Amino acid sequence: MNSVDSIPPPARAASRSVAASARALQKGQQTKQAIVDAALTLAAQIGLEGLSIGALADVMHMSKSGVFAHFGSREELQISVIREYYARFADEVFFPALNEPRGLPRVQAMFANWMKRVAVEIQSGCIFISGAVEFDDRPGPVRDALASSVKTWLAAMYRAVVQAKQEGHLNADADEAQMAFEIHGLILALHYESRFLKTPSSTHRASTGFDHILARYGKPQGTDTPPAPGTTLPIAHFKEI
Amino acid sequence: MNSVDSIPPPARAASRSVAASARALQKGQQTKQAIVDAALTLAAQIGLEGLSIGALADVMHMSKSGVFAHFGSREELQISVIREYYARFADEVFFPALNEPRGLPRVQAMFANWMKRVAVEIQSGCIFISGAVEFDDRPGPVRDALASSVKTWLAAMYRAVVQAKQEGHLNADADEAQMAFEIHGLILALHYESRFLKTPSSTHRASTGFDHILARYGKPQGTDTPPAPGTTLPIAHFKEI
DNA sequence: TGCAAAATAGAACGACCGTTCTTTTATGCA
DNA sequence: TGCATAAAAGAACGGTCGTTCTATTTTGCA
Repeated sequence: MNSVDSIPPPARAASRSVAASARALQKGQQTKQAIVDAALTLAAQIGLEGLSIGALADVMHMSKSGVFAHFGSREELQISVIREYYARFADEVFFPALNEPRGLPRVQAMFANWMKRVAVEIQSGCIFISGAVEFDDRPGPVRDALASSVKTWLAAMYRAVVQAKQEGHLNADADEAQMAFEIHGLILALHYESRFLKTPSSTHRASTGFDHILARYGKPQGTDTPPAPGTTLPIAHFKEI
Repeated sequence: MNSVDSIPPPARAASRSVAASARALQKGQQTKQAIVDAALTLAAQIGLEGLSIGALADVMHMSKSGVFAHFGSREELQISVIREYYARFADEVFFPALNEPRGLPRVQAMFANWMKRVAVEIQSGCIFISGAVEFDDRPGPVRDALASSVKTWLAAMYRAVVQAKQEGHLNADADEAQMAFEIHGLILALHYESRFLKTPSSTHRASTGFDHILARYGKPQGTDTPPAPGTTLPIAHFKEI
Protein backbone atom coordinates (compact mmCIF):
# COMPACT_ATOMS: atom_id res chain seq x y z
CA MET A 1 0.00 0.00 0.00
CA ASN A 2 2.49 2.60 1.11
CA SER A 3 4.99 0.92 -1.14
CA VAL A 4 4.28 3.63 -3.66
CA ASP A 5 5.68 6.18 -1.27
CA SER A 6 8.85 4.21 -0.96
CA ILE A 7 9.96 4.96 -4.50
CA PRO A 8 12.72 7.54 -4.52
CA PRO A 9 11.53 11.09 -5.14
CA PRO A 10 12.10 11.93 -8.79
CA ALA A 11 8.75 11.80 -10.47
CA ARG A 12 6.79 12.77 -7.41
CA ALA A 13 8.39 15.99 -6.19
CA ALA A 14 5.47 18.21 -7.21
CA SER A 15 2.99 16.23 -5.12
CA ARG A 16 2.75 18.43 -2.04
CA SER A 17 1.34 21.44 -3.88
CA VAL A 18 -1.30 21.69 -1.17
CA ALA A 19 1.34 22.52 1.38
CA ALA A 20 0.38 26.21 1.44
CA SER A 21 3.21 28.72 1.70
CA ALA A 22 5.32 27.30 -1.08
CA ARG A 23 3.29 27.88 -4.18
CA ALA A 24 4.94 30.35 -6.50
CA LEU A 25 7.84 28.15 -7.39
CA GLN A 26 6.88 27.01 -10.85
CA LYS A 27 9.58 28.74 -12.84
CA GLY A 28 12.31 27.58 -10.51
CA GLN A 29 11.36 23.93 -10.56
CA GLN A 30 10.95 24.17 -14.29
CA THR A 31 14.47 25.33 -15.04
CA LYS A 32 15.82 23.02 -12.38
CA GLN A 33 14.31 20.13 -14.27
CA ALA A 34 15.83 21.43 -17.48
CA ILE A 35 19.21 21.62 -15.79
CA VAL A 36 18.90 18.06 -14.53
CA ASP A 37 17.99 16.89 -18.01
CA ALA A 38 21.05 18.54 -19.47
CA ALA A 39 23.19 17.26 -16.62
CA LEU A 40 22.02 13.73 -17.27
CA THR A 41 22.98 13.98 -20.92
CA LEU A 42 26.36 15.32 -19.95
CA ALA A 43 26.95 12.82 -17.16
CA ALA A 44 26.04 9.90 -19.38
CA GLN A 45 28.83 10.91 -21.73
CA ILE A 46 31.61 11.97 -19.41
CA GLY A 47 30.55 10.41 -16.13
CA LEU A 48 29.21 11.78 -12.88
CA GLU A 49 32.70 12.79 -11.83
CA GLY A 50 33.39 14.55 -15.10
CA LEU A 51 30.20 16.55 -14.76
CA SER A 52 31.18 20.15 -14.06
CA ILE A 53 28.99 23.08 -13.16
CA GLY A 54 30.79 25.36 -15.57
CA ALA A 55 30.20 23.09 -18.55
CA LEU A 56 26.62 22.63 -17.49
CA ALA A 57 26.12 26.39 -17.27
CA ASP A 58 27.45 26.76 -20.80
CA VAL A 59 25.01 24.21 -22.15
CA MET A 60 22.16 25.91 -20.31
CA HIS A 61 23.23 29.42 -21.32
CA MET A 62 23.26 30.34 -17.66
CA SER A 63 25.82 31.53 -15.18
CA LYS A 64 27.65 29.09 -12.96
CA SER A 65 26.11 30.56 -9.85
CA GLY A 66 22.65 30.46 -11.42
CA VAL A 67 22.98 26.74 -11.97
CA PHE A 68 24.67 26.15 -8.66
CA ALA A 69 21.90 27.86 -6.67
CA HIS A 70 19.42 25.16 -7.61
CA PHE A 71 21.41 22.45 -5.89
CA GLY A 72 23.61 24.02 -3.25
CA SER A 73 26.42 21.59 -3.90
CA ARG A 74 27.86 19.46 -6.65
CA GLU A 75 27.01 16.32 -4.75
CA GLU A 76 23.36 17.30 -4.65
CA LEU A 77 23.46 17.85 -8.40
CA GLN A 78 24.97 14.41 -8.91
CA ILE A 79 22.32 12.84 -6.75
CA SER A 80 19.59 14.61 -8.70
CA VAL A 81 21.05 13.19 -11.88
CA ILE A 82 21.06 9.69 -10.41
CA ARG A 83 17.44 10.03 -9.39
CA GLU A 84 16.47 11.21 -12.83
CA TYR A 85 18.33 8.34 -14.44
CA TYR A 86 16.70 5.89 -12.10
CA ALA A 87 13.24 7.23 -12.90
CA ARG A 88 13.82 6.95 -16.62
CA PHE A 89 15.26 3.49 -16.29
CA ALA A 90 12.20 2.36 -14.39
CA ASP A 91 9.89 3.94 -16.96
CA GLU A 92 11.61 2.29 -19.88
CA VAL A 93 12.64 -1.07 -18.52
CA PHE A 94 10.59 -2.02 -15.49
CA PHE A 95 7.09 -0.62 -15.77
CA PRO A 96 6.39 -1.73 -19.35
CA ALA A 97 7.34 -5.27 -18.35
CA LEU A 98 4.53 -5.30 -15.81
CA ASN A 99 2.11 -5.55 -18.69
CA GLU A 100 3.42 -9.04 -19.31
CA PRO A 101 2.00 -11.84 -17.18
CA ARG A 102 3.98 -12.71 -14.11
CA GLY A 103 6.57 -15.41 -14.66
CA LEU A 104 8.83 -16.13 -17.56
CA PRO A 105 7.12 -13.70 -19.96
CA ARG A 106 7.80 -10.85 -17.58
CA VAL A 107 11.42 -11.88 -17.09
CA GLN A 108 11.84 -11.98 -20.83
CA ALA A 109 10.27 -8.56 -21.21
CA MET A 110 12.56 -7.12 -18.57
CA PHE A 111 15.61 -8.48 -20.31
CA ALA A 112 14.42 -7.33 -23.72
CA ASN A 113 13.73 -3.82 -22.42
CA TRP A 114 17.07 -3.76 -20.68
CA MET A 115 18.83 -4.71 -23.87
CA LYS A 116 16.91 -2.08 -25.80
CA ARG A 117 18.09 0.50 -23.34
CA VAL A 118 21.70 -0.61 -23.52
CA ALA A 119 21.47 -0.40 -27.30
CA VAL A 120 20.64 3.29 -26.91
CA GLU A 121 23.32 3.72 -24.29
CA ILE A 122 25.98 2.55 -26.70
CA GLN A 123 25.88 6.15 -27.83
CA SER A 124 25.02 7.94 -24.62
CA GLY A 125 26.53 5.86 -21.82
CA CYS A 126 25.05 4.20 -18.74
CA ILE A 127 25.29 5.87 -15.37
CA PHE A 128 24.70 2.67 -13.43
CA ILE A 129 27.88 1.30 -14.98
CA SER A 130 30.12 4.36 -15.18
CA GLY A 131 28.98 5.45 -11.74
CA ALA A 132 29.80 2.06 -10.28
CA VAL A 133 33.36 2.40 -11.52
CA GLU A 134 33.74 5.98 -10.37
CA PHE A 135 32.34 5.39 -6.90
CA ASP A 136 33.74 1.91 -6.26
CA ASP A 137 35.63 2.94 -3.21
CA ARG A 138 34.53 6.51 -2.71
CA PRO A 139 32.03 6.44 0.14
CA GLY A 140 29.45 9.16 0.53
CA PRO A 141 25.89 10.12 -0.37
CA VAL A 142 26.47 9.90 -4.12
CA ARG A 143 27.69 6.35 -3.90
CA ASP A 144 24.80 5.52 -1.61
CA ALA A 145 22.22 6.92 -4.01
CA LEU A 146 23.79 5.03 -6.87
CA ALA A 147 24.09 1.72 -5.07
CA SER A 148 20.56 1.90 -3.76
CA SER A 149 19.18 2.58 -7.24
CA VAL A 150 21.09 -0.29 -8.77
CA LYS A 151 20.19 -2.68 -5.97
CA THR A 152 16.54 -1.78 -6.30
CA TRP A 153 16.53 -2.66 -9.96
CA LEU A 154 18.53 -5.85 -9.54
CA ALA A 155 16.19 -6.90 -6.75
CA ALA A 156 13.22 -6.30 -9.04
CA MET A 157 14.80 -8.52 -11.64
CA TYR A 158 15.52 -11.13 -9.03
CA ARG A 159 11.94 -11.06 -7.82
CA ALA A 160 10.67 -11.54 -11.33
CA VAL A 161 12.82 -14.66 -11.57
CA VAL A 162 11.53 -15.93 -8.25
CA GLN A 163 7.99 -15.48 -9.51
CA ALA A 164 8.82 -17.38 -12.66
CA LYS A 165 9.87 -20.29 -10.55
CA GLN A 166 6.77 -19.98 -8.39
CA GLU A 167 4.67 -20.03 -11.53
CA GLY A 168 6.27 -23.28 -12.51
CA HIS A 169 8.14 -21.81 -15.45
CA LEU A 170 11.54 -22.87 -14.18
CA ASN A 171 13.17 -26.04 -12.96
CA ALA A 172 12.28 -26.87 -9.40
CA ASP A 173 15.94 -26.67 -8.43
CA ALA A 174 16.71 -23.47 -10.33
CA ASP A 175 18.82 -21.02 -8.32
CA GLU A 176 17.13 -17.68 -8.88
CA ALA A 177 20.00 -15.52 -7.65
CA GLN A 178 22.41 -17.42 -9.88
CA MET A 179 20.18 -16.86 -12.87
CA ALA A 180 19.92 -13.15 -12.11
CA PHE A 181 23.70 -12.94 -11.79
CA GLU A 182 24.24 -14.54 -15.15
CA ILE A 183 21.73 -12.21 -16.77
CA HIS A 184 23.52 -9.25 -15.27
CA GLY A 185 26.75 -10.54 -16.73
CA LEU A 186 25.29 -10.66 -20.21
CA ILE A 187 24.18 -7.04 -19.99
CA LEU A 188 27.58 -5.94 -18.69
CA ALA A 189 29.41 -7.79 -21.44
CA LEU A 190 27.06 -6.32 -24.01
CA HIS A 191 27.76 -2.84 -22.73
CA TYR A 192 31.50 -3.34 -22.52
CA GLU A 193 31.99 -4.94 -25.89
CA SER A 194 29.62 -2.74 -27.82
CA ARG A 195 30.36 0.63 -26.24
CA PHE A 196 34.07 0.34 -25.63
CA LEU A 197 35.31 -2.29 -28.07
CA LYS A 198 32.69 -1.55 -30.74
CA THR A 199 32.23 -5.25 -31.42
CA PRO A 200 29.27 -5.34 -33.79
CA SER A 201 27.93 -8.78 -32.91
CA SER A 202 27.49 -8.06 -29.21
CA THR A 203 23.73 -7.65 -29.35
CA HIS A 204 23.37 -11.05 -30.92
CA ARG A 205 25.75 -12.54 -28.38
CA ALA A 206 23.75 -11.17 -25.47
CA SER A 207 20.41 -12.42 -26.70
CA THR A 208 21.87 -15.80 -27.56
CA GLY A 209 23.31 -15.90 -24.08
CA PHE A 210 19.88 -15.24 -22.68
CA ASP A 211 18.50 -18.15 -24.72
CA HIS A 212 21.15 -20.34 -23.17
CA ILE A 213 20.13 -19.24 -19.71
CA LEU A 214 16.50 -19.96 -20.45
CA ALA A 215 17.44 -23.38 -21.77
CA ARG A 216 19.32 -24.14 -18.60
CA TYR A 217 16.86 -22.87 -16.03
CA GLY A 218 13.64 -23.30 -17.97
CA LYS A 219 11.34 -26.23 -17.40
CA PRO A 220 12.01 -29.12 -19.75
CA GLN A 221 9.01 -29.16 -22.09
CA GLY A 222 6.11 -31.47 -21.27
CA THR A 223 6.86 -31.73 -17.55
CA ASP A 224 4.57 -28.92 -16.46
CA THR A 225 3.22 -28.86 -12.97
CA PRO A 226 0.61 -26.40 -11.70
CA PRO A 227 2.04 -23.34 -9.93
CA ALA A 228 2.26 -23.56 -6.19
CA PRO A 229 -0.78 -21.98 -4.58
CA GLY A 230 -0.59 -18.89 -2.45
CA THR A 231 2.06 -17.26 -4.59
CA THR A 232 -0.24 -14.80 -6.22
CA LEU A 233 0.37 -11.61 -4.25
CA PRO A 234 0.56 -8.72 -6.70
CA ILE A 235 4.00 -7.25 -6.88
CA ALA A 236 3.19 -3.75 -5.95
CA HIS A 237 6.21 -1.89 -7.13
CA PHE A 238 9.71 -1.65 -8.42
CA LYS A 239 10.97 -0.72 -5.00
CA GLU A 240 10.06 -3.72 -2.80
CA ILE A 241 13.13 -5.23 -1.15
CA MET B 1 59.40 -16.97 -33.92
CA ASN B 2 59.29 -13.22 -34.11
CA SER B 3 55.98 -13.35 -32.37
CA VAL B 4 57.82 -12.57 -29.20
CA ASP B 5 58.70 -9.19 -30.60
CA SER B 6 55.09 -8.47 -31.19
CA ILE B 7 54.32 -8.13 -27.52
CA PRO B 8 53.84 -4.50 -26.55
CA PRO B 9 56.95 -2.86 -25.08
CA PRO B 10 56.72 -2.93 -21.30
CA ALA B 11 59.18 -5.54 -20.13
CA ARG B 12 61.52 -5.21 -23.09
CA ALA B 13 62.41 -1.50 -23.25
CA ALA B 14 65.98 -1.99 -22.05
CA SER B 15 66.85 -4.30 -24.94
CA ARG B 16 68.82 -1.91 -27.18
CA SER B 17 71.61 -1.35 -24.67
CA VAL B 18 74.06 -1.99 -27.49
CA ALA B 19 72.95 1.18 -29.21
CA ALA B 20 76.03 3.10 -28.09
CA SER B 21 75.48 6.72 -27.09
CA ALA B 22 72.67 6.03 -24.60
CA ARG B 23 74.27 4.07 -21.82
CA ALA B 24 74.31 5.93 -18.55
CA LEU B 25 70.60 5.90 -18.03
CA GLN B 26 70.27 3.39 -15.22
CA LYS B 27 69.14 5.67 -12.46
CA GLY B 28 66.60 7.38 -14.69
CA GLN B 29 64.91 4.20 -15.85
CA GLN B 30 64.95 2.94 -12.32
CA THR B 31 63.00 5.80 -10.80
CA LYS B 32 60.76 5.91 -13.84
CA GLN B 33 59.78 2.34 -13.13
CA ALA B 34 59.14 3.22 -9.51
CA ILE B 35 56.93 6.08 -10.63
CA VAL B 36 54.97 3.82 -12.97
CA ASP B 37 54.49 1.33 -10.15
CA ALA B 38 53.09 4.01 -7.89
CA ALA B 39 51.00 5.42 -10.71
CA LEU B 40 49.48 2.00 -11.33
CA THR B 41 48.51 1.66 -7.70
CA LEU B 42 46.97 5.12 -7.78
CA ALA B 43 45.22 4.64 -11.11
CA ALA B 44 43.73 1.34 -10.04
CA GLN B 45 42.04 3.11 -7.17
CA ILE B 46 40.92 6.38 -8.69
CA GLY B 47 41.08 5.64 -12.39
CA LEU B 48 43.36 6.74 -15.20
CA GLU B 49 41.53 10.02 -15.44
CA GLY B 50 41.78 10.67 -11.74
CA LEU B 51 45.51 10.07 -11.82
CA SER B 52 47.21 13.41 -11.22
CA ILE B 53 50.85 14.29 -11.43
CA GLY B 54 50.71 16.29 -8.24
CA ALA B 55 49.34 13.41 -6.19
CA LEU B 56 51.85 11.09 -7.78
CA ALA B 57 54.69 13.44 -6.91
CA ASP B 58 53.55 13.46 -3.29
CA VAL B 59 53.56 9.68 -3.11
CA MET B 60 57.01 9.58 -4.67
CA HIS B 61 58.39 12.37 -2.51
CA MET B 62 59.40 14.17 -5.67
CA SER B 63 58.56 17.46 -7.30
CA LYS B 64 55.83 17.63 -9.91
CA SER B 65 58.30 18.63 -12.59
CA GLY B 66 60.63 15.81 -11.60
CA VAL B 67 57.89 13.29 -12.17
CA PHE B 68 56.62 15.01 -15.26
CA ALA B 69 60.02 15.03 -16.97
CA HIS B 70 60.00 11.25 -17.22
CA PHE B 71 56.94 11.21 -19.43
CA GLY B 72 56.63 14.55 -21.16
CA SER B 73 52.87 14.50 -20.93
CA ARG B 74 50.10 13.11 -18.84
CA GLU B 75 48.91 10.97 -21.71
CA GLU B 76 52.28 9.30 -21.94
CA LEU B 77 52.14 8.57 -18.23
CA GLN B 78 48.70 7.01 -18.62
CA ILE B 79 49.92 4.87 -21.49
CA SER B 80 52.89 3.71 -19.43
CA VAL B 81 50.49 2.67 -16.70
CA ILE B 82 48.38 0.73 -19.16
CA ARG B 83 51.43 -1.09 -20.48
CA GLU B 84 52.51 -1.97 -16.98
CA TYR B 85 49.07 -3.24 -16.11
CA TYR B 86 48.97 -5.27 -19.29
CA ALA B 87 52.32 -6.86 -18.54
CA ARG B 88 51.27 -7.83 -15.04
CA PHE B 89 47.98 -9.17 -16.24
CA ALA B 90 49.75 -11.36 -18.76
CA ASP B 91 52.18 -12.58 -16.13
CA GLU B 92 49.48 -13.50 -13.67
CA VAL B 93 46.69 -14.72 -15.88
CA PHE B 94 47.95 -15.77 -19.27
CA PHE B 95 51.45 -17.19 -18.99
CA PRO B 96 50.82 -19.52 -16.05
CA ALA B 97 47.91 -21.03 -17.98
CA LEU B 98 50.30 -22.10 -20.71
CA ASN B 99 51.58 -24.76 -18.36
CA GLU B 100 48.25 -26.49 -18.70
CA PRO B 101 47.74 -28.70 -21.74
CA ARG B 102 46.07 -27.06 -24.69
CA GLY B 103 42.30 -27.40 -24.69
CA LEU B 104 39.79 -27.29 -21.89
CA PRO B 105 42.37 -27.49 -19.08
CA ARG B 106 44.01 -24.35 -20.38
CA VAL B 107 40.68 -22.53 -20.71
CA GLN B 108 39.85 -23.50 -17.17
CA ALA B 109 43.23 -22.29 -15.95
CA MET B 110 42.77 -18.96 -17.71
CA PHE B 111 39.39 -18.45 -16.13
CA ALA B 112 40.62 -19.49 -12.70
CA ASN B 113 43.60 -17.12 -12.92
CA TRP B 114 41.34 -14.35 -14.15
CA MET B 115 39.03 -14.85 -11.21
CA LYS B 116 41.94 -14.90 -8.81
CA ARG B 117 43.04 -11.57 -10.20
CA VAL B 118 39.59 -10.02 -9.92
CA ALA B 119 39.46 -11.20 -6.33
CA VAL B 120 42.53 -9.09 -5.64
CA GLU B 121 41.12 -6.22 -7.66
CA ILE B 122 38.09 -6.05 -5.43
CA GLN B 123 40.39 -3.97 -3.27
CA SER B 124 42.57 -2.30 -5.84
CA GLY B 125 40.44 -1.89 -8.95
CA CYS B 126 40.82 -3.03 -12.54
CA ILE B 127 42.14 -0.67 -15.17
CA PHE B 128 40.71 -2.67 -18.06
CA ILE B 129 37.26 -2.02 -16.64
CA SER B 130 37.55 1.49 -15.24
CA GLY B 131 39.52 2.58 -18.29
CA ALA B 132 36.87 1.22 -20.61
CA VAL B 133 34.28 3.39 -18.90
CA GLU B 134 36.48 6.48 -18.83
CA PHE B 135 37.56 6.23 -22.46
CA ASP B 136 34.33 4.94 -23.97
CA ASP B 137 33.94 7.84 -26.29
CA ARG B 138 37.17 9.75 -25.81
CA PRO B 139 39.31 8.93 -28.81
CA GLY B 140 43.06 9.25 -28.65
CA PRO B 141 46.23 7.31 -27.92
CA VAL B 142 45.21 6.37 -24.38
CA ARG B 143 42.01 4.80 -25.55
CA ASP B 144 43.90 3.04 -28.32
CA ALA B 145 46.45 1.57 -25.94
CA LEU B 146 43.71 0.39 -23.63
CA ALA B 147 41.54 -1.12 -26.32
CA SER B 148 44.44 -2.92 -27.92
CA SER B 149 45.52 -4.42 -24.60
CA VAL B 150 42.03 -5.63 -23.83
CA LYS B 151 41.48 -7.00 -27.30
CA THR B 152 44.76 -8.87 -27.15
CA TRP B 153 43.75 -10.62 -23.96
CA LEU B 154 40.22 -11.38 -25.11
CA ALA B 155 41.63 -12.77 -28.33
CA ALA B 156 43.96 -15.02 -26.36
CA MET B 157 41.00 -16.31 -24.40
CA TYR B 158 39.08 -16.84 -27.60
CA ARG B 159 41.96 -18.76 -29.12
CA ALA B 160 42.16 -21.02 -26.12
CA VAL B 161 38.50 -21.84 -26.61
CA VAL B 162 39.04 -22.52 -30.29
CA GLN B 163 41.81 -24.91 -29.39
CA ALA B 164 39.58 -26.66 -26.90
CA LYS B 165 37.15 -27.32 -29.66
CA GLN B 166 39.93 -28.48 -31.97
CA GLU B 167 41.09 -30.86 -29.29
CA GLY B 168 37.63 -32.35 -29.19
CA HIS B 169 36.86 -31.02 -25.74
CA LEU B 170 33.78 -29.14 -26.85
CA ASN B 171 30.63 -29.89 -28.78
CA ALA B 172 31.17 -29.94 -32.51
CA ASP B 173 28.69 -27.10 -32.93
CA ALA B 174 29.98 -24.98 -30.04
CA ASP B 175 30.24 -21.29 -30.93
CA GLU B 176 33.62 -20.25 -29.59
CA ALA B 177 33.02 -16.51 -29.73
CA GLN B 178 29.72 -16.94 -27.93
CA MET B 179 31.39 -18.93 -25.20
CA ALA B 180 34.10 -16.31 -24.80
CA PHE B 181 31.46 -13.59 -24.58
CA GLU B 182 29.60 -15.39 -21.83
CA ILE B 183 32.81 -15.93 -19.89
CA HIS B 184 33.59 -12.25 -20.16
CA GLY B 185 30.15 -11.47 -18.81
CA LEU B 186 30.75 -13.60 -15.73
CA ILE B 187 33.96 -11.75 -14.96
CA LEU B 188 32.31 -8.37 -15.42
CA ALA B 189 29.40 -9.30 -13.20
CA LEU B 190 31.81 -10.62 -10.59
CA HIS B 191 33.72 -7.38 -10.63
CA TYR B 192 30.61 -5.20 -10.55
CA GLU B 193 28.80 -7.03 -7.79
CA SER B 194 31.77 -7.67 -5.57
CA ARG B 195 33.61 -4.37 -5.94
CA PHE B 196 30.71 -1.95 -6.15
CA LEU B 197 27.79 -3.70 -4.51
CA LYS B 198 29.90 -5.73 -2.07
CA THR B 199 27.75 -8.79 -2.64
CA PRO B 200 29.62 -11.53 -0.79
CA SER B 201 28.48 -14.49 -2.86
CA SER B 202 29.73 -13.14 -6.19
CA THR B 203 32.77 -15.37 -6.37
CA HIS B 204 30.65 -18.44 -5.99
CA ARG B 205 28.19 -17.11 -8.57
CA ALA B 206 30.93 -16.58 -11.12
CA SER B 207 32.46 -19.99 -10.74
CA THR B 208 29.06 -21.66 -10.81
CA GLY B 209 28.34 -19.70 -13.96
CA PHE B 210 31.50 -21.07 -15.47
CA ASP B 211 30.39 -24.59 -14.63
CA HIS B 212 27.16 -23.89 -16.44
CA ILE B 213 29.05 -22.72 -19.49
CA LEU B 214 31.20 -25.83 -19.44
CA ALA B 215 28.12 -27.99 -19.14
CA ARG B 216 26.59 -26.29 -22.16
CA TYR B 217 29.58 -26.25 -24.48
CA GLY B 218 31.48 -29.22 -23.17
CA LYS B 219 31.34 -32.57 -24.84
CA PRO B 220 28.68 -34.86 -23.41
CA GLN B 221 30.59 -37.57 -21.56
CA GLY B 222 31.35 -40.79 -23.39
CA THR B 223 31.05 -39.36 -26.89
CA ASP B 224 34.71 -38.57 -27.33
CA THR B 225 36.20 -38.34 -30.78
CA PRO B 226 39.91 -37.98 -31.50
CA PRO B 227 41.07 -34.41 -32.04
CA ALA B 228 41.24 -33.26 -35.65
CA PRO B 229 44.76 -33.69 -37.01
CA GLY B 230 46.90 -30.78 -38.05
CA THR B 231 45.77 -28.56 -35.24
CA THR B 232 48.85 -28.91 -33.18
CA LEU B 233 50.74 -25.71 -33.96
CA PRO B 234 52.12 -24.32 -30.70
CA ILE B 235 50.46 -21.11 -29.71
CA ALA B 236 53.47 -18.96 -29.52
CA HIS B 237 52.26 -16.02 -27.54
CA PHE B 238 49.63 -13.93 -25.87
CA LYS B 239 49.75 -11.45 -28.68
CA GLU B 240 48.77 -13.49 -31.78
CA ILE B 241 45.65 -12.12 -33.45
C1' DT C 1 89.02 13.74 -9.61
C1' DG C 2 86.83 16.57 -13.27
C1' DC C 3 83.16 17.37 -16.33
C1' DA C 4 79.43 16.78 -19.58
C1' DA C 5 75.05 15.02 -19.37
C1' DA C 6 71.16 13.39 -16.98
C1' DA C 7 67.95 13.92 -13.28
C1' DT C 8 65.50 16.66 -10.17
C1' DA C 9 63.74 20.92 -8.01
C1' DG C 10 61.47 25.30 -7.93
C1' DA C 11 58.68 28.88 -9.44
C1' DA C 12 55.41 30.53 -12.41
C1' DC C 13 51.75 30.34 -16.26
C1' DG C 14 46.87 30.17 -17.64
C1' DA C 15 42.87 27.47 -17.15
C1' DC C 16 39.26 25.40 -14.76
C1' DC C 17 37.26 23.79 -10.47
C1' DG C 18 33.39 24.32 -6.56
C1' DT C 19 31.78 27.68 -3.68
C1' DT C 20 30.54 32.29 -1.48
C1' DC C 21 28.91 36.81 -1.55
C1' DT C 22 26.63 40.78 -3.43
C1' DT C 23 23.83 42.83 -6.85
C1' DT C 24 20.54 42.83 -10.44
C1' DT C 25 16.55 41.00 -12.82
C1' DA C 26 12.34 38.41 -13.24
C1' DT C 27 8.25 36.44 -11.22
C1' DG C 28 3.61 36.22 -9.65
C1' DC C 29 0.21 37.24 -6.28
C1' DA C 30 -2.27 41.66 -3.36
C1' DT D 1 0.17 48.12 -10.88
C1' DG D 2 3.16 47.65 -6.72
C1' DC D 3 6.04 44.84 -4.06
C1' DA D 4 7.97 41.01 -1.51
C1' DT D 5 10.28 37.20 -2.99
C1' DA D 6 12.45 34.02 -5.99
C1' DA D 7 15.77 33.40 -9.66
C1' DA D 8 19.76 34.53 -12.03
C1' DA D 9 24.08 37.07 -12.87
C1' DG D 10 28.61 38.72 -11.75
C1' DA D 11 32.80 38.92 -9.51
C1' DA D 12 35.95 37.02 -6.62
C1' DC D 13 38.07 33.32 -3.38
C1' DG D 14 41.48 29.58 -2.75
C1' DG D 15 42.81 25.37 -4.88
C1' DT D 16 44.41 22.02 -8.19
C1' DC D 17 45.42 20.91 -12.74
C1' DG D 18 49.08 20.04 -16.74
C1' DT D 19 52.80 22.26 -18.58
C1' DT D 20 56.99 25.33 -19.36
C1' DC D 21 61.23 27.36 -18.20
C1' DT D 22 65.27 27.98 -15.59
C1' DA D 23 68.37 26.68 -11.98
C1' DT D 24 70.38 23.22 -9.16
C1' DT D 25 71.90 18.76 -7.93
C1' DT D 26 73.31 14.17 -8.98
C1' DT D 27 75.15 10.73 -11.84
C1' DG D 28 78.69 7.98 -14.04
C1' DC D 29 82.26 7.56 -17.30
C1' DA D 30 87.31 10.00 -18.95
